[in-house]
Amino acid sequence: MLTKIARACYDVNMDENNITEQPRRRSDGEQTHQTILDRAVKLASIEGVNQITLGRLAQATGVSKSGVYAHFKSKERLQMEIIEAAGEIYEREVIEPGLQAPEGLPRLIKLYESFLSYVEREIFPGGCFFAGLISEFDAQSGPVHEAVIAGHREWEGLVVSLIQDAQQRGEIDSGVEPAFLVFQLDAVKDHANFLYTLYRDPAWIERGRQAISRIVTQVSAT
Amino acid sequence: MLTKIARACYDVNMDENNITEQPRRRSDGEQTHQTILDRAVKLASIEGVNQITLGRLAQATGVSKSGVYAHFKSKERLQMEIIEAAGEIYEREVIEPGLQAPEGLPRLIKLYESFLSYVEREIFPGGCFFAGLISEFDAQSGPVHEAVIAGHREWEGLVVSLIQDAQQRGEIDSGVEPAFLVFQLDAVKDHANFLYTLYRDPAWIERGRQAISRIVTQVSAT
DNA sequence: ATGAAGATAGCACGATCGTACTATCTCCAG
DNA sequence: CTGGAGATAGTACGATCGTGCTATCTTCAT
Repeated sequence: MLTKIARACYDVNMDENNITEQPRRRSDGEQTHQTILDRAVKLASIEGVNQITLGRLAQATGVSKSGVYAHFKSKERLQMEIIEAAGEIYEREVIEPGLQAPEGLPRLIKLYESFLSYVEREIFPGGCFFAGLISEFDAQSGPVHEAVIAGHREWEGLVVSLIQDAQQRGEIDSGVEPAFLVFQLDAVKDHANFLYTLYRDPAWIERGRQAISRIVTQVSAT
Repeated sequence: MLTKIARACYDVNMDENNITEQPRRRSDGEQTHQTILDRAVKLASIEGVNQITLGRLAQATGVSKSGVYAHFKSKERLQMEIIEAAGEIYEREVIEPGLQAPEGLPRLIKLYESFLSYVEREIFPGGCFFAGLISEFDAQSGPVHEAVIAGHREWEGLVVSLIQDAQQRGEIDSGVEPAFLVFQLDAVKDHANFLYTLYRDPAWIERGRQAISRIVTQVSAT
């Protein structure tokens, strides 16, 4: 799902390349590719996608600079793949666990709990990758900006649908405007990520949990 | 006040230079200095402090590269001055207007309204400068990181004192934990800034106002 | 008014950036 | 087992980075 943030980004520059004939990969190459990407994603979450450099990435992985370059035929492609790889991790660590809870309000709650847990476990060493990515590109036009917006809309759409689900089940007051509730919940989750990343103190995650459950209590149907 | 974010940052590297004998500035130099700094602050709010380059700054202001460099004797100094200049703007546009309201709850409310207004009026073209700065340096150790933490602590301290003030006046329920209330309010203000910067839609500021006043209503003494 | 000092431009430096081209190695399908 | 193709290193390119040094204006205190 959130991988679309990268796919959309990718498509922008790869429009008329419909053929998409992949040159088949060799196993050792695939291995190295993933190693580089892993390191790149971690680095990018700390320093930002724009700070990632072919040279430093080569030095960090022990691969030669041209070796790194050969895997991603341009820096733009590298950035895309970093974002895509991060999207897959987000999918696996936040979305999927969230959707495993029973439908309705529990699923909504679990989704936000999954996010807080994912921050607390420091899946990315620099805090939530996408929080950083959006902050980095929110004011810069270009394919990444567009992709970031698409990704955010997708998340918002997901949460809204969960809220409507819970409303139809009578678990959330039907007078609540879903978009406003998303705003409140996202504000808390992002702020908890923000403060945890800054101070590395789990107390901030705990505050996030408190604030989330307080909001949920307020909108719960009587 | 928030200027300390830069001053602290500055002090880290300028410790034993107590003499601080300033070479007196010439008027034309002062003028150019400010022009460059203005442009730099705006650019930095969009692209990030780390993306600011002597060369591009020279090109953007029409001053020669070495001319720019002469004003800030290193790139680190330039970054410090950018942060300091942004701090003065924040002080003028958010803190001062906020503190002009009558003491107690009205002052607290006005402070957050000042922030939302400052975002809405796009004082910085890339959204709240410090929201971006913190996100950029939250996971990177160094003088800027330390300064960012100092600045955040200062803001939090200010808000906590306003809350305690309002509690002593009986305007806010005394059972409310000030630190938790700050968390809730800051979550909303930062999220409103975040979404406004991404979408440039004033509706997000309006949502922020709604969310703030809802929180205030909840904690108001009966 | 004059001279010391700040303001500014020009140029050069080593480092690193992204990108290309070439050569060698190593895997794996036939 | 072999040959074609992917994986990887080496090297070089022009551009730009931050930083110095030098020379020529302007300004302003005396």
